[in-house]
Amino acid sequence: MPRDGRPARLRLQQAALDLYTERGFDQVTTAEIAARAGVTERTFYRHFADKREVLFGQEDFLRDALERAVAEAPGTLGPLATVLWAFRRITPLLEDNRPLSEPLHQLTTATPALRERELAKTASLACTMTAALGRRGVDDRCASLAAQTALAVAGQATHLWIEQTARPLDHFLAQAIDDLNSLCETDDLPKDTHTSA
Amino acid sequence: MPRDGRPARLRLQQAALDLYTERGFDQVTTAEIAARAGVTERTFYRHFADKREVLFGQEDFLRDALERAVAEAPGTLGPLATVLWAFRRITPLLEDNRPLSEPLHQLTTATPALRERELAKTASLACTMTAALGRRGVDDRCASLAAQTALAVAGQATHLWIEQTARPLDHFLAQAIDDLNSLCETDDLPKDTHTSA
DNA sequence: GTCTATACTGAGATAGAC
DNA sequence: GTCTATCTCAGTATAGAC
Repeated sequence: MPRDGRPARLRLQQAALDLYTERGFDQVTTAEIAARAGVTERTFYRHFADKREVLFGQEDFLRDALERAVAEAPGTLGPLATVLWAFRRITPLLEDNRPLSEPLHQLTTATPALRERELAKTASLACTMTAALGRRGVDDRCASLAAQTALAVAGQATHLWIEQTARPLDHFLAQAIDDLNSLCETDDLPKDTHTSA
Repeated sequence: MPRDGRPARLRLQQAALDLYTERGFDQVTTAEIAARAGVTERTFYRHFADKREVLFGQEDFLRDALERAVAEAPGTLGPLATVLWAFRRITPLLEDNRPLSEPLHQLTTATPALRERELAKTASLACTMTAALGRRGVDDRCASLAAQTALAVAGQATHLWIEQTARPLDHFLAQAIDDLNSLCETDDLPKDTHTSA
């Protein structure tokens, strides 16, 4: 049984990313991934719940960083601004990760099954942000809405950042925040349309 | 092979919802669903791409209604207000659908695989709304952001509406819109942080 | 309508770290 | 001794090819 330097988990992730990229997600079997990583198929499933999960291993890291950043944000900021501040804080991590996230983005946009999993990860991240805002005293409903809105902004920025090579992520983030501002300012949302609960 | 009044597609949907609810999504096979509906397993897969899709058959109907509502919204409304206006317009449809959406909500919250599919459906709906806003002259970036924000608001309202039996959907929708208003008003988002592209 | 590849699961065994 | 990581074997059900 081959046992090179990197742990099996990491070898599996690398093998999966390579094979999926070379041949397409559907044209790769979990057995092949395991073989290339030098382990059995069963070992693949001990590390990852399914064939998709192997691509989303570093998400936990970013989530922890974001959670910490929310806790460290200035107390003067509102809920929405807090999450956006946290996101801007961790852009360096994302910039470092770009070599990985770029091929990953190609895969997820090309494969509906992977897009689904990515959306689930984002939703889970929104829950984490909601809880983190809750710890700052924000009430549940606003926390949830702020987390989702902020993630929509961040997601839009990240999307443009991946597709256009030239500018840094922070540029698109600032741009998306401006977009949100203009939306909220110009939009005449109905107010006091119900008697308060 | 039994051939009662309702078409096979509808019988399959009903059988799936019942069986999933009785025993849990994972404990039901597609063969069982087909058997209860009086068709072969092959027929199941002719109507639905996979085991999850059978639960999301009426989504297309709502999407079309929403798309039409966006087109009919007053031209004075901003992008965000347009989608929210459209959503408020179709609440009667959702109220009628409540007997179905309630057990469906139980299932999707209990089953990660179904939650994933639901998120994918919502994302697809956001794309449709983005395109509909685009047809009204809204630029792509703002349209996408407005669609996603509006769907977050609508999703939050729908969630609370399902969990609390007492009040109509429109109440929670108005409440969520108020929440968004307070978020955008109190939050001091950074402005003009970048030179315009 | 039939056949089949393969994603995924379960129970149990082995081997090394501590 | 326990714990964790890995392998072996055998099976089921989904989903797609023919």
